[in-house]
Amino acid sequence: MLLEVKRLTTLREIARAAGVSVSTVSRVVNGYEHVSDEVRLRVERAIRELNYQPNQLARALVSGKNTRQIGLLVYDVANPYFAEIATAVENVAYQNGYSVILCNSSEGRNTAVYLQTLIRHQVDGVAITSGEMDPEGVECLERLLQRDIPVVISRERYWASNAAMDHLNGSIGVMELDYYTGSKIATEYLVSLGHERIAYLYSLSGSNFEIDPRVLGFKEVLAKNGLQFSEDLVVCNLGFHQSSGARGMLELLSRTQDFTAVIAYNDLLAISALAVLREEGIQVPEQVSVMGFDNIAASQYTYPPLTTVHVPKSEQGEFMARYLISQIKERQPSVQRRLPAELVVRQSTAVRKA
Amino acid sequence: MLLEVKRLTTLREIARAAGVSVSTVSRVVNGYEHVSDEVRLRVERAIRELNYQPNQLARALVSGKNTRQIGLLVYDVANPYFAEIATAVENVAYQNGYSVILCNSSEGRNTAVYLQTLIRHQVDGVAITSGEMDPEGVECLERLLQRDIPVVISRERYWASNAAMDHLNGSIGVMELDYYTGSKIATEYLVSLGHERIAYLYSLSGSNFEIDPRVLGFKEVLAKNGLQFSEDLVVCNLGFHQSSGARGMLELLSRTQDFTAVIAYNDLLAISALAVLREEGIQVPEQVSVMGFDNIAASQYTYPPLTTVHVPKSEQGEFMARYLISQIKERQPSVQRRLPAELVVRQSTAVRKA
DNA sequence: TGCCATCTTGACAACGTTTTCATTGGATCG
DNA sequence: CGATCCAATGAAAACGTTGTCAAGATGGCA
Repeated sequence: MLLEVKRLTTLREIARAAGVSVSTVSRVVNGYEHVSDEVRLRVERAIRELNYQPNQLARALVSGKNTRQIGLLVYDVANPYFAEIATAVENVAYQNGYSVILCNSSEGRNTAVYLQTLIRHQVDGVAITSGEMDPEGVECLERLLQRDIPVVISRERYWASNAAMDHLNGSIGVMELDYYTGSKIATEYLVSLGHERIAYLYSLSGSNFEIDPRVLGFKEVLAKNGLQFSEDLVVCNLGFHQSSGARGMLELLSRTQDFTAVIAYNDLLAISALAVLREEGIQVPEQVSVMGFDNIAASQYTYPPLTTVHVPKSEQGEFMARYLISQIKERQPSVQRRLPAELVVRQSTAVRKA
Repeated sequence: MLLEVKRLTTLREIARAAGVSVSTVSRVVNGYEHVSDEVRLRVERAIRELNYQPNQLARALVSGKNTRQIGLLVYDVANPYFAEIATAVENVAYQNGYSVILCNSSEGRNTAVYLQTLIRHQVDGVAITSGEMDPEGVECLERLLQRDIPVVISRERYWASNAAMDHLNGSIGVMELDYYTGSKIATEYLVSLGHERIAYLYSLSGSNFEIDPRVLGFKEVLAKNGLQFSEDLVVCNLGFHQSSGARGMLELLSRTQDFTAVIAYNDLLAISALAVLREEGIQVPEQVSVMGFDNIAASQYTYPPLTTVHVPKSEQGEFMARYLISQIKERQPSVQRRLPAELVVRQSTAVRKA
């Protein structure tokens, strides 16, 4: 029964074909020395003729690592932001002979479950971009680190919940995104255009709104400029779908029209918010300015082209993949890298009309 | 040296902790019968306490399959079309306890190389959406099938190059997309609106343009309506990036303004083409109608909302994943499924003005 | 009481590698 | 010419499972 499955050519078969021992074939495959040219050639021919490919599983089993797979945890690849990161990670991984296991943590799934799976698959490294991490998830990270499997995470600077992983700071790679500063710059820009009543379309829950660094940056700038923060201009709990922005905008408009600018949690939301404003006959940017976050590819083709805060996505993915691969090769002190967020002014924002 | 890596808890350790043999633990783990309640409890406790997780690699090594991984070959996850498919595949896979290895075949990479990697990783199944398949790739597919690893592929109906894999038709799952009919419907719609000079922004090469089913459908409808196909309204070789549509539109406009409608290879191109038209002060749909393909999420939020041909993406991904998983469970006759393409009329198309 | 059937358990080979150790044979050197 | 060394090779253990087989224990039945 065990033999019913057709299997790949094995070292043993090559050995038999070439009339040598398994060890010798292994030596040839791995390019070790101490093999005579004559034998090497014979073995190489057999390998070619029988189309031998080393069994990665067996290799990894004996070495306890080297599956040549890395896990990538994103919130949702259908979201262009994560898609771009995923592309970059896959790209670097591929170039270094690694495969990427894709994990979509949205759909209300437990990060821990995914990490468990990755541990079971004995991945050589794990990259995480999905932000929030439940306590069980953190436990899994600890287990990974105990087993000396490198972990890299990208997160927002100043998030209070980062504290849950503070004790890991020295052991994991960190890619820190400065949404806080980005948000301040963006808000300052809007304020400089004369906007005073700025609405916020927010993806997460209200309780997150209270502690979100980008919101803190927003409020801070308002305060500094003597502007009042208005609770009623905030729509929370919208989620991350493209439609979330439209829903949020409708909700906002149903409450009030007393605002001259809107900040969306990200470009995806901003884009659909733009559509709603248009349908409602509200001119952007003449009547309302719209600001996004992330600067996804699509946002330069919206109407009007979207003003937004650029967040480096490819760089993020590349950094994470490179970090993992270098750590896999040789464990080094962990690295913390911070990427800035920059304002990209396009045409969805303008001076407030009197 | 072999023991330097920290390893996961093993069956043996559980066995020792529970004072039973490895076989018994294995029986408990796999829920087999013939284990006394007392022993079962003892073992289960040890498993919990030592946080045992079965080593997938070892399992797969002995069974020659059951890595519980499937490979997904897409052209580019950063493209929303593929991202949506990938999400659906990952979703179904996850629900069935499978992990997804993501392979991005764009960037001029050889499909065969990816397939080789997947073979080496001994995936339990392979889903392919990246269309074109080089001869070496086909060879890899054959090798997969020989080893009884299910393969499912999604492709366009009537593509001539499908012939290269005709001999596999009975052995692989096929998800066939009817761009041909979709294109006919779309073109008929434009013609019915009075359009006679219809431009085409085409991603692939000119030689592909000659044999592409959707182009054939386009030409067929033109001919049927006594309209002439104009070579000079076709821009080829644009690629699949979001910017491709803008580039194509600029190229087209630099040649002529004598057209009243544009069909783009897909929505991504259509969206950036819209932006260029806007910049050039050309009204859509009053002066020029724009038609896309695929109906990605973004296209309902463009300005104006994009008329397009809906292609089922989630269904595609779900079908592929489900097919693979059912075939992994028990090999059955392969399935061919055809999904229709449907016209979605929004506001980027209108009756041609006199 | 004795025998057979059934339930419970353990020993062991196998999966395809890598790696350590042992063996061979020829070359080198005094 | 004998001792020594090293290159070339092979044998075998180990990685963590699964599955087969055999053995021991238990209970039912005649």
